[in-house]
Amino acid sequence: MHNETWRPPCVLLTVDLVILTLRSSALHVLLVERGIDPHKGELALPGGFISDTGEDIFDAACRELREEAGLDATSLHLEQLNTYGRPDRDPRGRIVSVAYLAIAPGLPEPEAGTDASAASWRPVEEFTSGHRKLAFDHREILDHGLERARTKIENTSLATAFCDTTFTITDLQRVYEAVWGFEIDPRNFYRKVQAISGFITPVDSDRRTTKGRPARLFQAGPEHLLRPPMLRPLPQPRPFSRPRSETS
Amino acid sequence: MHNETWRPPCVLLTVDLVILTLRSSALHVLLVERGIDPHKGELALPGGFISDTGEDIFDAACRELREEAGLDATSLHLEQLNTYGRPDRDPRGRIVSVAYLAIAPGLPEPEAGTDASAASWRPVEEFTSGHRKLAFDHREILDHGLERARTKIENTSLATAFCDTTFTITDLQRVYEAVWGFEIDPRNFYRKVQAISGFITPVDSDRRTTKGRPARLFQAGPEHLLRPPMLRPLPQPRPFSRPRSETS
DNA sequence: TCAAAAGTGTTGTTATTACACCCATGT
DNA sequence: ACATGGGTGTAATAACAACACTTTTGA
Repeated sequence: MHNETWRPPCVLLTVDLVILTLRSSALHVLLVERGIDPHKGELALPGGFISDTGEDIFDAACRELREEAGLDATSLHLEQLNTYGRPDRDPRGRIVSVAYLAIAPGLPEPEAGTDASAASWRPVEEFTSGHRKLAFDHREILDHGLERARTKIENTSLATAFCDTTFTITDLQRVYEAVWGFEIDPRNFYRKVQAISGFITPVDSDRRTTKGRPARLFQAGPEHLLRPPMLRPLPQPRPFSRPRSETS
Repeated sequence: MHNETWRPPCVLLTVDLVILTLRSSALHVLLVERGIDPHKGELALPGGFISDTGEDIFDAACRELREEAGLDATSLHLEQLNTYGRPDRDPRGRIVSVAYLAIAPGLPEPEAGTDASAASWRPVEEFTSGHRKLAFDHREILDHGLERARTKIENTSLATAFCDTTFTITDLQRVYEAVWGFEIDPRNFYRKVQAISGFITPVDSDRRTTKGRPARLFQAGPEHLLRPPMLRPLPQPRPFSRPRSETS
């Protein structure tokens, strides 16, 4: 195939992060405004080049998560997404990017006057509705991350990664509604989610009170795979969301 | 973060392929015996370095599929798996590998006296049962590919990629049994698979006859997502397979 | 006492399982 | 005719969707 003097080409490797969270019941993604020239001034996913000291790719994702987002990788969900390597995806040259999906609980403030100053939470709806652009192929990466989240909360306990250590069932419902983009009957959700063995476990005799009747608190259960799964209706039988109140 | 004289490090990029097929109702993976020195003589996944002419990663996977396996990428399923970049995964240096999962219909002969001479189909059971090793971290990559296949045939029509353009329902059942590793009731499978809208469509008045009653032929339907999905029982309620015949 | 959110009951429908049983072909 | 796989019936159970209704709090 190759003669013996042939040397394989090398590429530059970056890590890009799709960091999702819930802010006031809406799905948000952490984006940075680019300060340097390729796509300067545009919004982009946080990320950067892998370190030259033989750093593992996952470790690089953790480092970027800390440096660019001010988040601690040990306390949140982080999984690899796809790898993007179209030759023309970056004008600087052949840059291949390994994308990661991170899920953070809602409350952590976006950033402080720290390293991560350029980062801010943006509603994903701004980008999925088409009218706002992202640098490079980051729109495609974001779409893949969103699709991954949508399908993974069906079959795994990933939705609890959006919640604090204790949460109410309604908190969890807000996660499903934000990620899927439509509303769910709270009464059926309430029982369905509890019927899935190992999904959530109650925190005994502890309740959160806001308005109305205080709600039971739960925490993530031991099971990762949900059986039966939380199946969402596909946009075939019911393309639009129904109004939340049907109290006739 | 970095001073302006800093230049990002570059890595060598390879593509590795997990190519699965069914041979006499058993799941097989295509492996090559390494002819050169890192892990020389050991079994490895087919793959190779990305071309230096600005080749897209997916195109590189197609090329390796042709060169090392003698398979045509346009006629089979090919999707990206994870990317593996542990610094010590290859003794030659920093080599990052993008893994792909390919699914091929059963019948194509493994190889001829072509480029792909070193490749041969091996039962996956040899490797999942622990007693046989693979070069590099290819055992881990294979496991990821198998797990991806196991879960994807639950929710998508991926199982039809193991079949020829027309197939019987029993053919399809063999796929599920081989990938999942346990047997399924043929009568319930028969109806369940037909009840999933868009999964398979009948080829009118055409039948395949081997032994027993001739079977109806089907082809892959238009739908990619299976609703309801083909859920397999987890190893919780029924850890072992039941005998195929319960004809009391 | 009233609004609001939590939580329970009920009913009809669909999906799943575990089988018994019949059908159509080659030998 | 009989073995062999293809295909149908059925009944019990589980999951699901829709929606009425009760409970518990704050204001």
